[in-house]
Amino acid sequence: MQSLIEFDDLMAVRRDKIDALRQSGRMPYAERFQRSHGLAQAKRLEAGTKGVRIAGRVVAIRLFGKLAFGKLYDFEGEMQFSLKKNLLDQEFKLFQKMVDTGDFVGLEGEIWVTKTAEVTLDVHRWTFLSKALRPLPEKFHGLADKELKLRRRYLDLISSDKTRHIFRTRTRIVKTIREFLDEHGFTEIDTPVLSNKASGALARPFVTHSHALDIDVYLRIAPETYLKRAIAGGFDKVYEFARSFRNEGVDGSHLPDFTLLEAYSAYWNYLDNMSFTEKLIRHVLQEVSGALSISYQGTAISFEGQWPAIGLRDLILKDSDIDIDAYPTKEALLSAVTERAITLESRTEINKVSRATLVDLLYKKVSRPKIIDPLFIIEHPLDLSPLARKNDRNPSVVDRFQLVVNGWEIVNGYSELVDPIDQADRFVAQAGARSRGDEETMEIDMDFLRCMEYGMPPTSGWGMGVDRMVALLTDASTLRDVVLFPLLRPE
RNA sequence: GGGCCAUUAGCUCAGCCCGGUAGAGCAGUGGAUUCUUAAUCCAUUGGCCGAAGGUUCGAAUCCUUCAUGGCCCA
Repeated sequence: MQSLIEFDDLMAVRRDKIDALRQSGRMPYAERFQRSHGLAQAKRLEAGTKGVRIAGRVVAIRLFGKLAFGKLYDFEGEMQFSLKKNLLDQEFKLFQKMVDTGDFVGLEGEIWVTKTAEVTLDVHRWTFLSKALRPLPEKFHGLADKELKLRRRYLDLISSDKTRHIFRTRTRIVKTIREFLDEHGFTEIDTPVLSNKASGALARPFVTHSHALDIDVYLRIAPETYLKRAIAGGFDKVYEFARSFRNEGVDGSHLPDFTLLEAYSAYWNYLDNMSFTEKLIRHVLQEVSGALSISYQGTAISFEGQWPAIGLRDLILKDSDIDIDAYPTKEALLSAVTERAITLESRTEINKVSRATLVDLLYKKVSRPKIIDPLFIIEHPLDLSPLARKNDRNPSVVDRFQLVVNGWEIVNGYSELVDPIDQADRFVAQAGARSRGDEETMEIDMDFLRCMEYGMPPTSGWGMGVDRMVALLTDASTLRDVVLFPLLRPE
């Protein structure tokens, strides 16, 4: 039978070994292996411990005439093993001839300590668990090709401690956050990924098609409106680690699918959420990094002390000398921007965007990149936040905050809009802006509005870019480095 | 969208400037070796030089286009 596999020379050598093993009655692919210890555990055993059974991938072999050392790898650690010819005879020769780096083996033996004080398993019996066809990456440099590291992440994991550390840390961060939320009375729920409306954020969605219903459906861009429906339904505090999808630029700081954690608490306002955010992030830092100061790509970032809060207007005034309140129309604001030779970056044509979007673009240009240590930005313009509650004293701004660290928006939260009449007006305003060509707007969601019409408690909600948080805490230079299998063009 | 860089053996990289039979280390294969851990030593196999065109007697090398990835800018 013709094989799908194209065997090059190196693979052919291994295939021939597999054939030889089968012919000698040995199974190159075992069904199971009963381990007595993981590698990290086994390494802590006393010298002289017998009957230790370990398994893993062989990542190094050093053969001497009558003695061999090798290294076994599993996700928790590595451990040296030894084989002695005078003990094993034929089994020693078989190992010598047939085992390649990359193979999985099961070993049984006794713990001893070498002259160089390395805890080692002296193998009394061994068995193939799974034979590798392809050679592992170069043992010293590992995988250096960035593209290969992403496309064949399994190899990157095998050969890079740093990569393993990043993904272990990612899991710890998520677990720490989940435990913190659970301890504070939040309930984890699941909401739909496929839906009829891409709402809850300002972003272009992925569209797909349901054959059964014969309708186009959208991959969610945020779980927000569903989590709020849950609050309306009586959940007191909810959260979701929501894989979300945005059909936009893909680069080091944007992924097409990413993990957005959102949490909602009835009866809180955005100020409650700001202090909760501070507590949560401090807790995560302590648990994961053991300190409140971190170094990110050579930049020191301090999460100590109370994090300052500043209004968006004051922030922009400080950084660009433009008082946005002095320019009530978008034309006036745009000319103020142009006068100062500030070039704004926008997907939509700059003269089509609304005044609020203009403010946002201005902030992103003049202020956001300068922010290193955590800073809360508050008092955002109304039009930018169609789901946020108006401020009682100043109805042109909303009760909203963004936490910015290292120029990244890590958390975005607000007092939720629960007034259905106001919500309806906001949707209409969004639709108007959209019809004028501003793509940074939200679609009308009638069921969400109806839900609000049935009544919703005062609520504050909040979202965190988990991938960014992980990148910060693992000193990863791009978001792709903190996602196991990021989307790339097909090979 | 614009600019720059990379792509050579399974992996890590030289070679490109100045065109003349494609190199090293690791991995593999054969041999030696009972304390190595990037083991060492001897020998040896392995290449459509990202793809397609062009210039040239001759192209990994010079030119053009394309592909993939990266970095920077707007």
